[in-house]
Amino acid sequence: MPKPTFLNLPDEKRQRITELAIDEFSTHPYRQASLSRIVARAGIAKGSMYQYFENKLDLYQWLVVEELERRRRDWLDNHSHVRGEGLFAELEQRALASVGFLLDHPRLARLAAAAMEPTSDAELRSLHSRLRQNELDALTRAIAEAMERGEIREDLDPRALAHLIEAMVLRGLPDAVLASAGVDVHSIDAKKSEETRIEEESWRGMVRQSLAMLQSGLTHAAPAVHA
Amino acid sequence: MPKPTFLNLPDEKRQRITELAIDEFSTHPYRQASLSRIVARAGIAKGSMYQYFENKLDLYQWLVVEELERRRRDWLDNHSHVRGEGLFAELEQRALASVGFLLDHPRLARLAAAAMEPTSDAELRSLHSRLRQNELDALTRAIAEAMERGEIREDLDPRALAHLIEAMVLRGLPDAVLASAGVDVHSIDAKKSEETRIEEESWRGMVRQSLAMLQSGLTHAAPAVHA
Amino acid sequence: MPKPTFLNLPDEKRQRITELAIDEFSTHPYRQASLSRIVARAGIAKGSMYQYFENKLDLYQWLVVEELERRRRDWLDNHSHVRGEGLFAELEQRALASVGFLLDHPRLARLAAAAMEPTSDAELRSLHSRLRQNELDALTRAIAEAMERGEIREDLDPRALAHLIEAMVLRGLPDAVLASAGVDVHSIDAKKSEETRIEEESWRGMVRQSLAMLQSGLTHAAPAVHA
Amino acid sequence: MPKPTFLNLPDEKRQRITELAIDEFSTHPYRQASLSRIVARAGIAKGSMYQYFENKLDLYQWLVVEELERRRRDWLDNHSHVRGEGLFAELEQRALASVGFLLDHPRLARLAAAAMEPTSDAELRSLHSRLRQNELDALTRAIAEAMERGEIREDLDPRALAHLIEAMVLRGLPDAVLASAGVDVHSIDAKKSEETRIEEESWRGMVRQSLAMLQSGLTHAAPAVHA
DNA sequence: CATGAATGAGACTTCATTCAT
DNA sequence: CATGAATGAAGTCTCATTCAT
Repeated sequence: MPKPTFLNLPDEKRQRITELAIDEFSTHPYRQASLSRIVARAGIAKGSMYQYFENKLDLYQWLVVEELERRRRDWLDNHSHVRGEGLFAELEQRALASVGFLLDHPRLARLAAAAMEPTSDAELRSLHSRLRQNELDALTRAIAEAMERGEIREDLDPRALAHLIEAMVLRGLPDAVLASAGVDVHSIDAKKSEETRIEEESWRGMVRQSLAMLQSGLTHAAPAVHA
Repeated sequence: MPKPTFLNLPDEKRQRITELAIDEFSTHPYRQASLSRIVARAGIAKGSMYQYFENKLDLYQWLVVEELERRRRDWLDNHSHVRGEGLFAELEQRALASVGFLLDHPRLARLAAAAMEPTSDAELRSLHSRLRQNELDALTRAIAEAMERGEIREDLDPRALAHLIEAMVLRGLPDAVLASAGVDVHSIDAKKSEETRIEEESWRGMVRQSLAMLQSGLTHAAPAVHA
Repeated sequence: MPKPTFLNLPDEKRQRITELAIDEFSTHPYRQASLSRIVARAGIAKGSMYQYFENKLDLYQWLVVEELERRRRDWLDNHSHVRGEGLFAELEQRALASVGFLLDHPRLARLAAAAMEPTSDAELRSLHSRLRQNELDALTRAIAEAMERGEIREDLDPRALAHLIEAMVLRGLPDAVLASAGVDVHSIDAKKSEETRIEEESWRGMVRQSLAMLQSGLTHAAPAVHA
Repeated sequence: MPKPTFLNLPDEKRQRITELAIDEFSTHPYRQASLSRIVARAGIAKGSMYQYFENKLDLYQWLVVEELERRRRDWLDNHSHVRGEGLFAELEQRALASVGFLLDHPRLARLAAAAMEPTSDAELRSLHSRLRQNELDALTRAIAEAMERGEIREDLDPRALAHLIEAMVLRGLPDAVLASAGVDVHSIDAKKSEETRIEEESWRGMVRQSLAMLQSGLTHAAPAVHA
C-alpha cells in the first residue's frame, strides 16, 4: 500500500525511512508515533511522506502487513530448520523461530506482537483483528489435522485449543525466555548492547521443555478432575 | 494516589467521575484517552481534575492499581467459590474468576489486561511492568510450593512456568471463551446488549478442560522428545 | 453556537475578536479565511479560538446567522423609516435599508450577501441554502398577500416572482448604486477613505425609480408579447 | 493563455484535461479546487500541468475566458433562435439562451456565473470584475440604443438599468426556473439523472412572462409613488 | 516534452496543564 | 475547593510549485 513513489526510491533512502519508521512504531504506541519525528530524523520534507504513503495508518499497515512479513521470511530463509513430522514438531519449529527472531530483531518482533494484540484503538481494530485471525486460523487448521491423524485427543475444540496454544507458545514462551534474562520485549534494545546474552542452548531448552509439557497434556487422557 | 480532595468528594460525584474515567481509559489507548472528554461528560471543570489528581498518569495509575483491585475484590466477595486444595484447584479458581469477571465487567477486565501488558509507551512502562511482576511473582510462588509438595514435576523452572501458565490460563483461555461467541474483549460491549449470551455451563467446561490438560502435562513424565 | 466561554469574555476582547473575524471572512472566501490569521492579529493563542467556537464552520455560522442579524437589527433601529402600506412600500423600505446598510457597513453587507449566495463549497451549501430560503420565503409570503389584496397581477407565480424581485431589488440595485460610484462591494473599503462619496439623494433616487419601474411592470397588464 | 504545449496536445488528451478542469472548478471554490486532483484523475504528471499553463490562475483564467466562451458559442450555433427586433426581443433571446444553456450544461453555467460574481478572493478580483464589466457594457449599450430608438423611457440611467436587468434576467430568472423544480445550480447535477425534468414549455413561459413584466415596467410611465 | 519526486508553508484541530479568580 | 479561560506545542494532512532527469 505504499505509493509507487516509495517503491521507486533509491534503496538507501527507502531503507533509511523504513528503518526509522519501524523504530518509531516499535517504540511508541500507534497514537503517539509521530510522522513528524520520522521525517525529521530522516531529513526529508514532511510532505514527502505523503508522496510515499496515503497517511499514517497506511504506513503502519504496510509496515506490519508487508514489510514485517518480508523480513520474517528473509530471516527464516537464513535459519535452516529441520522439520519433523506432526503437530508438535511444527509447533516447536514455530516456537524456535519466534524466539530466535525476537532475539535477533527485537524491534520487529515487538511490532509484530503488538499488531496481533486486540487494541482499544478504533482505527487499528479491524487490522489487528484480521492479522490475529489469520494466525489463529492457520493454527486451528493444523490442530484439526492433527486430530484427524489421531495425534492428539479429540475431545477438545480445535479453535479453543488454538487460542490456548497460541497464548502459551507464541506469547508466554517468548516472555519466559526474555524474563529469564531479566528483560522484557521493550527493554531488550537498551540492554542488548550491554551484557544481555541469552545462551542459545538455554532458550532452546526452554522451548523444548514447554512443548514437551504441552504434548504430554494433549496426548494423555485427562486426569480425573476434582477427584 | 488521588489527592485528599478526591476522596472527600460526595460519593455520587466521585463515582460518576470514576465510572467515566474507566470508560475512557478502557475504550482508548492511554495516549488517546482524553481528560477533556472525561470532564466534559462528567460535567465538571477541567481544573477540578487537577485538584483530584496530579495529572493524567496519576489518574490512570490510581485506576489500574487501586480502583480496579478494589472492584475485583468486591466482585470476588460476591461470588463464593469453594476452594479445593493444591495448585490446580487454585488455578481453576483463578481462571473461573478471571473469565467470570470478564463477562460481568468487560470494561474493567479490559483495563486490567492492558495494564499488565508490556507497553511501548515509556510513560507507562514501569507501571505496567510492576503490575505484571506482582502477578507473576504470586504465580511463581504458588508453583514453587506445588513443586515442594510434589504436586508437579520439578524439572521446570518455576518462573518460566509461571509465564507459560499465565499466558495460557489468564490470557489464552479468556480469549478462547470470547472467541467461541464470536467477540473479542473490545467488541464485547457493543454486542453485549444484543444476543451474545455465553452460557455459563459452556465456559466453565472450557475452563475445566483447559486446566485438566495443563494438569496432565505437568504431572505426567514428559514423553520422549524427537526420539 | 459560540461556547459560553466566548459569551463570557470581557466586552472589549469579544468585540475585538468578532471584528477581526468579520474582517477575515469578509475579505477572503471561506476556504481561504484563516483562523491562524485571526488569532495572530487578535494576539490570542490558537487554542483559545477553540474555547470559543467548535471549529471554523461554527465561527462562520455564528457570524452570518446571529451576529450579522444582530448588527443589522441594531442599524435598523437607529435608522427610522416611515413605513407606508402595501408591497411596494415594503420593498422600498427593504431596498433603502439594504443599500443604506451596505454603504455604512460594507464588510457586513458583503458577508451577508455571500452567505445567501449558492456556493460550490460543500461545507457551506446547506447553510447558505437555508439562509436564502428564509429570505425568499418571507418575500414570497409578502407577494402572495399583495396578490390577495389585489395590489398586483395574479397571473404570476409568487415564488418565481420572489426570485425575480430579490435579484433585482436586493442584488442588482445595490450593485447599481455602487457602480455609479465606480466601486463594487469588495473595493469599497479601500476607496471609502478617499473620496467615494455616494450622495444620499442620489442613491435614494435610484431606489425610488427602480421600485417605480417594478411597480409599473407588476400592476399594468402585460403588453402583448411578440405582436 | 495556455502555453503552446497545451494547444499542440492530441485532441483527446486536451479535451480530457479540459473536462476534468471544468469539473473541478465548477464543483469547488477556486481556492479549494485542486490541481492535484485534476492531474490525478487525468492520469498525467503534475509537472505536465505546468507545461500547459503558467499556474493555477492561468488555467482558471483560460477556462472562464476562452473555453467557456467557445462552448457557449458552439451551443448557440446549434440552437437556432429567430431574432426579433428591439431590446426586449434581444433580452428574451439572451434569457432563453441563458436558461437553456444552464439546463443543458449546468457545470459550465455554474462556472460562468461564478466568474462574473464579485469575489473576495484577491487573486480573482480583477478577472471577475473585467468579465462582469464586459457583460454590463454590452447591456448598457443595448439599453442606450433602445432609448435612442425611443423604445423605453429615457429618464433612467442606462448603466444602472443594466445592473437591474442583468440581475433580474440573467441571475434571478434562471434561479426561479431551477427553484420551480426544487433544485439550485449546485444540486442540479446530482438530481439531473433522476427525475428533474424541467418542461421546456414551462420555463419558456416563465421567461416570456418575466420579460413582459419588464417591458411593461420600462415602457409605461411610472405610477405615482406613495400616493 | 513528460515525468514525478521534493518541498515547505500553512491549514485546522486537540490536548494536558496552569493559574487567577 | 471549584472554576474555566488561556496557553502553545504538537499532530496530521494538503497544496501549488519547482526542477532534475
